[in-house]
Amino acid sequence: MNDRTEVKHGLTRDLAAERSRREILQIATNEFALHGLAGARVQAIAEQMRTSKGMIYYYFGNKEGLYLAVLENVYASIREAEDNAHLDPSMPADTMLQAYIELTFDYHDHFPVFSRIISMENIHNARFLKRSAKIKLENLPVLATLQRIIDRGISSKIFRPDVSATELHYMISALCVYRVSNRSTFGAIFDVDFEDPDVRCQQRRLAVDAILGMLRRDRSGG
Amino acid sequence: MNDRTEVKHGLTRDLAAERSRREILQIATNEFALHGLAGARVQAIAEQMRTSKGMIYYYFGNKEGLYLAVLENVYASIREAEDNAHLDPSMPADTMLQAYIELTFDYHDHFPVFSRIISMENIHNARFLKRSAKIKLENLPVLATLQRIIDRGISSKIFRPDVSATELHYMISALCVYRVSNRSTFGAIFDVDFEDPDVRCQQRRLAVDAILGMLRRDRSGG
DNA sequence: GTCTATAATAAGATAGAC
DNA sequence: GTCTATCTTATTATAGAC
Repeated sequence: MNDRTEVKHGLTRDLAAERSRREILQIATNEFALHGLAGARVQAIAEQMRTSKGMIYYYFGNKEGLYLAVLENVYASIREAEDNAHLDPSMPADTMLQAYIELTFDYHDHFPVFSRIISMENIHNARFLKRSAKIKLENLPVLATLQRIIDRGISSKIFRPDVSATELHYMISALCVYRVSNRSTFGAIFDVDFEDPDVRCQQRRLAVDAILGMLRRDRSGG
Repeated sequence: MNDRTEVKHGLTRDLAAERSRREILQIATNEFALHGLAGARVQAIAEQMRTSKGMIYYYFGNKEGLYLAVLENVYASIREAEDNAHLDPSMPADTMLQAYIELTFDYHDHFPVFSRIISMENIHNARFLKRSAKIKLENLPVLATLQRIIDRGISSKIFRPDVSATELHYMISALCVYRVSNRSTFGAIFDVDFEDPDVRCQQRRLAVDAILGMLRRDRSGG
């Protein structure tokens, strides 16, 4: 049908063009986060920017190409935030982990768009994500970071030894992502204002307590 | 524009009609769970059943009316499952809570459609849910159940006293819903098979450990 | 590289027979 | 209450000028 799905990434693309491309990506991210892949309107994206609809097709081929670019961009930005997190290696393992959890919590709290795009991608059974080797590679380093923390905790006998880095990452993600991706329904049913600083602070504390409570070795019961 | 949005709920509607209506609802639930509100096709729903597209409009007015009916139906069914959970009031609070968490975990594990529909509704900022007083009313009893467990745990001095029923419900939901709603992306990136019984079992155990660990009063640290 | 106009099509919704 | 055929609109995508 259409063999221009692949975007021309010319080496001579100038700054104005690059800026145009970034502007489209920025606005498209919002549009997709608000309405989903099917619900997003290419027209609506064009209307929010200086350039016209034709440009979107020029740069990204089609709507799905644009969506994939948005997805990759969004994953790249969370990776960037993680790189900027400098965890002091002299801290005890539980303090380090607490810092890591709070950092993750704050990231999702500040960039709700991320969680929404991920929600969308899950509705599509990760069809687009699977197409991108880039995303997978970018995400793996998180596990190494967590593994270091776990190892320290195990050797200092404060963490139980049977929780893997992947499992830990899964638990932290659950507690940090859910409150962003599902805040509208939960908030509406139970009258909780997730923007309220007190609510946010308590949820942050509970996330830390739950993860540390799960990992702690010395249970009074057993 | 169109004042037939409200569906005629005639008192004389016979069984065949009721069955028709249920069939539409069933198939529509799947279609919306798979493709979202905008992505779902009324046509596709009609093709999967005996009756035709006209019937959908006859019973539900329009696509959004159908979606709202699906949403209410889905919330009603989780409520039903909770009603069928008979928690033995003679158990200690932590055992009771563990049973409750496992029940919730298993429910979401068995009916992934529920989590997906909720995800969709969050993409729409709970616009449809807010329209339904029914859903809100049906959900509130959960809090009473949890409050009873918390009270028992506090009076027997095994739970900390500063976690509300709403907060507890929020934490349990996060750990049970996330693994269903976000399994595609997490699974694809970190090569985790959420259908694997061992994985499922470990995640279930970790959810219980995290919630109980969070609530436990007697911290070795403080 | 950017715009305007338009083609092609898909999808929600309805009309009207039975 | 149910079916077939059709209307209408909105949206993706493209063609072609500058």
